[in-house]
Amino acid sequence: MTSVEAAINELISFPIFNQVPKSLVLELCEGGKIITSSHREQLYRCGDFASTFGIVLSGAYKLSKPTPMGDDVIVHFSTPGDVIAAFIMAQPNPIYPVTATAMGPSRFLRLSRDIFLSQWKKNPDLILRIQSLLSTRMNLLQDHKVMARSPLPQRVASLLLSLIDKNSDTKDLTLPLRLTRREIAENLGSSVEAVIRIMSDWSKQGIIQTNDQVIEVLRPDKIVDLMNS
Amino acid sequence: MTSVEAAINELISFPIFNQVPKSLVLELCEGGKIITSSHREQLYRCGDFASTFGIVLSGAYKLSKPTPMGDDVIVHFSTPGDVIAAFIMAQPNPIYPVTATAMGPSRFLRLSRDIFLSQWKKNPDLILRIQSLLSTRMNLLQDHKVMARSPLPQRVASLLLSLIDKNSDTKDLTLPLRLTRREIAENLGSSVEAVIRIMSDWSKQGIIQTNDQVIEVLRPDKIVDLMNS
DNA sequence: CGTAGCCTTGAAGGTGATCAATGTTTGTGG
DNA sequence: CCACAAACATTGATCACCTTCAAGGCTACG
Repeated sequence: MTSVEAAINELISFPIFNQVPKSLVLELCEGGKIITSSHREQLYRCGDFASTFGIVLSGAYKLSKPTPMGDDVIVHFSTPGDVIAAFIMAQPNPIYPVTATAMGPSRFLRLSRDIFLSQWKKNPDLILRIQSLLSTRMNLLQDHKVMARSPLPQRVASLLLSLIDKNSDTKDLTLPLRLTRREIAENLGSSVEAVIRIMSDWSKQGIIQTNDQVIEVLRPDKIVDLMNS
Repeated sequence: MTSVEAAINELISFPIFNQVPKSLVLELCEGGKIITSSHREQLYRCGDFASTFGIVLSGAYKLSKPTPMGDDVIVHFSTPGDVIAAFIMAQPNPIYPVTATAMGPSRFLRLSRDIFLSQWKKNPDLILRIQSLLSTRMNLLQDHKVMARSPLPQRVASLLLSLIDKNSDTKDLTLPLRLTRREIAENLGSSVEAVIRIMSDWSKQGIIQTNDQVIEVLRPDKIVDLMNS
């Protein structure tokens, strides 16, 4: 059994392959290889030549860019079903615009650029689906920009909500990934200490709860209030 | 002569139609109408149903989103050749994600969603070109996020440089649009006063020069220095 | 001639960055 | 199995940058 066949049931459950027949999915993912990443392992490095792209199967990857100074800024959290680097495959000489790093043990279906150019590219419907994912990601970036003037607590609240929404299980208000305070700070463009002070406060008030870096929202109403005040 | 025929020579000079035969361009833009906007006139309003999209012919449009409070945040400056709202045309029930407002007198080729669904959508190469524009825009947003921790002067410097680059005339370091201090502030997520203080300083030092809201960079080296310090 | 939008300057005050020190957990190698 | 390093979490103190508020000048336009 090939890698792709092993993952086919996961693949067809993702929006990008929604309603796509299994046979076509197998064609599109021909030669694909399942990569298992351990915590903090790098999948792609910003600036490298982009010869492969792929789909997150399980776990999560953070997409980050280094700043002129040493530290990193996280631009996106990629969870299962997310496509990584597909946007740039059509470029003549593609370079990864971000570094992708595993957050906890994760799995990724890696596909070659060749298969994109020969199979994916000729399918307009598929490209539009990728565009839709890209569009979602751009909306998140835009929303982030809109919040730029808001004080930090509102921005943290906004981030937590945006990560919960992905999960769409309305009952369970647990973030679907392990998230350190540092990563929150790196995503919001602030300092770890400031994030800690805010979230400690919320913990004391019983608004949120953290267990082994997994954050659970106990009082979503309070979070929404905080975001809009 | 139809609107489209009047603009055909402008259209084929834009990257999106680079190497595309005139006849195909005419087909793709069938039924298009040239809209002339005056200063501060709204082209699209955030939240409205999206029945048309189009291409900026001349002048410029700012794309903004209202914040929970009254004020707006500018997410992008669209200059000639830029496509507006094409990204969302393929969605089943598209809504404009931003408001588009003319900055000074501008012209826009407006195309119906129908022509997108019937003509554009079936052309994979064209969709990939749109994706490339979208990708450029996302990179700008990501770069903005990377600068989030930098002090304001560096962010202003970064904005000026990113707007100059578009123009690619290496000799002429004049921004290709009229830009108020307020708009700079609204784009960077800061206050007008802070932007003014920084730019007044630069003017006094002879680094930049403003004439009727058109900004010229006299000492690009200094700006680059400021950005990386 | 009055209004609207933009630019400018000053003063006061707060949010959050930075620095420093310490505790906690996890993973690694002897 | 223990020692040690590395990554993460926490708390306090200081201070700079930038926001906010207030007031006034300038130009364009009906």
